[in-house]
Amino acid sequence: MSRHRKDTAIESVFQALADRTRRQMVERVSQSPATVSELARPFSITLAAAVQHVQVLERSGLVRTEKQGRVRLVMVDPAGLSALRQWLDERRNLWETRLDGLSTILREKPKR
Amino acid sequence: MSRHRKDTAIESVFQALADRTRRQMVERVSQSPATVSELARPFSITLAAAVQHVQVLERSGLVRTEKQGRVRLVMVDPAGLSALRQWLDERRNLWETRLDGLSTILREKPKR
DNA sequence: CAAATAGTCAAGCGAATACTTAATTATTAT
DNA sequence: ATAATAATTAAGTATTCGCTTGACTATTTG
Repeated sequence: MSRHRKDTAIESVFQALADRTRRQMVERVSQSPATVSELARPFSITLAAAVQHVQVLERSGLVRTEKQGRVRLVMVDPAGLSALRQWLDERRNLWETRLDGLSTILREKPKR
Repeated sequence: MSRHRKDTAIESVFQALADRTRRQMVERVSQSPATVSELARPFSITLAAAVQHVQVLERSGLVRTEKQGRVRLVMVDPAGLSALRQWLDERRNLWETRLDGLSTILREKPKR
C-alpha cells in the first residue's frame, strides 16, 4: 500500500466532508438508505447538484450506491468513515503523548 | 452552544485538513512545536503561503501559536482534533448499528 | 546604528468548486 | 403508446482556494 495512494484517499474524505451539504447527506444516509431525490429535497439545490454531491461522496468511499430501476439508492459505506477513524487513531498517540510534556518543551525550546 | 456554531467549527476542521500541506504541517507540529519558517521549509512554498496555512489551522483549532520575539511558535491544539473525534464518535453509533441490519433493509426497501 | 532575519498584510492570478440550466436516457405509471 | 418521474451528462458561471509578489513591521545580530 503506497504512501501516496493512502494520502489521496484520506484527502478525498476530508474534501468530501468539508462541504456542509455533503456532511448532512452522510448524516441522512446514516439513518437509512435514500434516493438522490430524497437527498436533494432538504436543500434548495437542483437534482443535478445532488447527483454531483453523491458522486463526490461515492468516490471518497463515504457512501455506496445501487441503482434500482430508475432510482439510485445511496447508503453509508464503512470504508470512508473507517479511513477517517484510522487516520485519527494513527495520529492520536502522537499528539496525546506530546501534550503531556508540552509545557516542559515550551520552557526548553526558546533557544533563539 | 448553538447548533450552527458547532457546524461551522467542524466545517473549518475538515476544510483545514482537506489540504495535503496543512495535514503534513499538523503532523510535523505533532512531533514538537515549530516556527512558521520551519513549517514552510519542507514544501516549496513561500513564507507568506506558510503563514496563511498556519492561520487556517489556527482558526480551525488544530494548532495554537505563540509569538516569541520575531518568531512564531506553532504547536498542536487538542481542540480541533478532539472536535473531529467527537464528530466521528457521534456518527459512528449511527451507522454501525445501521450496518448490522443493512442487508435486511435493502431487502425490504424496494417498494417502487 | 545598519543589515539580516522572521513574520505579516494586501492585491492579484489561475485552478478547483459548487452551482445552474438544458438536453438526454431510462424506467414506471396511465 | 404517452406522459410523468428519476437520474445523468455537458457546458457555463460565480465563488473560493492556494499561491505568488511586493511592500512593510518587528526583532535580532554584527
